[in-house]
Order: sequence, then structure tokens, then C-alpha cells
Amino acid sequence: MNNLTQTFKALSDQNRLRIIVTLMEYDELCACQFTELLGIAGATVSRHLGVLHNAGLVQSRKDGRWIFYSLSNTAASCRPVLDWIREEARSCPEVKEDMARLSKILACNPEEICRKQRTGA
Amino acid sequence: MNNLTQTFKALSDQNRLRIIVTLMEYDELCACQFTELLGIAGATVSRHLGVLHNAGLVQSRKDGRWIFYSLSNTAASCRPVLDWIREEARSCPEVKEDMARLSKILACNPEEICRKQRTGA
DNA sequence: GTAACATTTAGTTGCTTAGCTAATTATAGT
DNA sequence: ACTATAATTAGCTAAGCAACTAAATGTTAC
Repeated sequence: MNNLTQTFKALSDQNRLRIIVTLMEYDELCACQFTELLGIAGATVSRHLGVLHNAGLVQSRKDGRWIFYSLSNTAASCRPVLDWIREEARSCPEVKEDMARLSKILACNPEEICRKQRTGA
Repeated sequence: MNNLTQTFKALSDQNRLRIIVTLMEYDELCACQFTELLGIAGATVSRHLGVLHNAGLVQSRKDGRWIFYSLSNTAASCRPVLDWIREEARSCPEVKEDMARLSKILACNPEEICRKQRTGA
């Protein structure tokens, strides 16, 4: 039962849902790209990703200084829920905006993104 | 998107999940029966039911002094999630205990339950 | 080695929420 | 009308959590 509540808790935050929905469209993104997308502090993004990871929804892969996140393979058990989210998210304007914004973000490489975040440009 | 997070927030509490799972097995229960089942204050149960109602997951029917709750008809949109919960809940010992306890509770009529709660017997 | 840098962890703050008791509302029975 | 009673609402407290800044960790490049 704790599994269930933990999963729902992980999904009951708008920013975390945005992460999940984004990962349904783009296989893999690094932390700085989420930071850019969500417009909140990197540390906060890191915590959100940690919550999703603890709930078994997301997995990470380290590549040098970057850490890439993707939907967890072991999240298969809650696939129906993820499918439902995807379906419902279709009609959310926030999600559409995210997708539009993300295509711009992905036009730059991660290094540029991070530099932009540092310099605050 | 708020719909989504609201739904997940409503489902991310153990006691509320127990209510939902119970309503999948028993069409309709009154507030005092949930109070007996969950073993928490009636006021708290009322608030939980309110949260589920606001999320559109539960509907209520007034019959005299009693208010009976059931899964909402309009909850059809999140049917996949409810189905998933039901499936996952099968293996939860808490749920099995609840079901066992509930059959005892239902052996009495609501009036008896409520009296028991008042007198604390 | 050390300087730059991507991410996480620590520590703080303000808001939300689950729980309680007490008060209020609405109904039933006398 | 009055009392009892099922449920909700109000008001409180303690715990949990999302956000931030600053410090720590681990990695790349000189």
C-alpha cells in the first residue's frame, strides 16, 4: 500500500508531472535541461528528480558531468497510470507550451544551456 | 494539469486509498462505517471524503441522517487509474484486513456502529 | 594540481495538510 | 418544541514538503 501512495505522491506535483510528461516525448534529458524547462532552481529540480527516482518512475545515467534521466524500465507496473497521464496531458496548455519551449532548449547543446543558467542570460 | 495533480493528491493518502479500494468492493457505505473501518476521528473521515469528492472521485447521497458515499459516475475518465489501484491493492495486506474487518462492520446496521462509536465500546 | 563546472546535499523558510476536539448544521423521534 | 444524533465545519497543532541559497561532491580540462 505504501508503494501506491508513494507513487501517487510522486505524481501529485505539477513540476514532477511536467518532468514525466516530457520524458514520454523525449527519451532522455539531463538535469540542466529540466532546470531550464521548469524555470526553478537546479537544486529543486534535483530533489524532484530524486523523488521520482525513489518512486521507481525514473532512472538516471551518468555521462561525465551530466546526468541523464529517463523513464524507468521498472515503471512497467504502473504503465496504465502513465498511459492515462499521457492521454490527459494532451489537452493541457501547459504541456503544449513545455513542448514548444523544449524544442528550443534542445536546439542548444547542454553546455550552452548550463552556461546560460550560470550567467543568467 | 491541475485536474491531474488534484486527482493524484487525492489518491496519495493511505486512508483515502483505503476508502477508494473499499468502495470498489462495496457499492455504498456511510460515513460512520468508514470511521469505524479507518479508526480515526469522524471529522477527519469527513474531510477525507470531502477531498475525494472535490477531486470528482466520489459522490454522496443523503438518506435521513446518513450520508452514503460511492464511487463517482463521473470518475470514468480516470477509470484506468482506478483499475490499476484495484489490481495493485490485491496484494496489500492492509486491504485484506480492511475487507475482513468490513464484513464484520456490515454485519451490524449503521445505527449500531454509530452508537458504538459514541459510547466508545 | 587546480580551476571551472554539473549536480546533489544541507539547511532554512513559508505553506499545506492530516490529525484532533469543539461547535454547528440538519434530520428523526418523542 | 425538544432531545438525540449523523455529519460537517471551524480552529488548532504537528508533520511534511516545495522552494530558495550556500556548501559539498565528483568530473573535465588546462
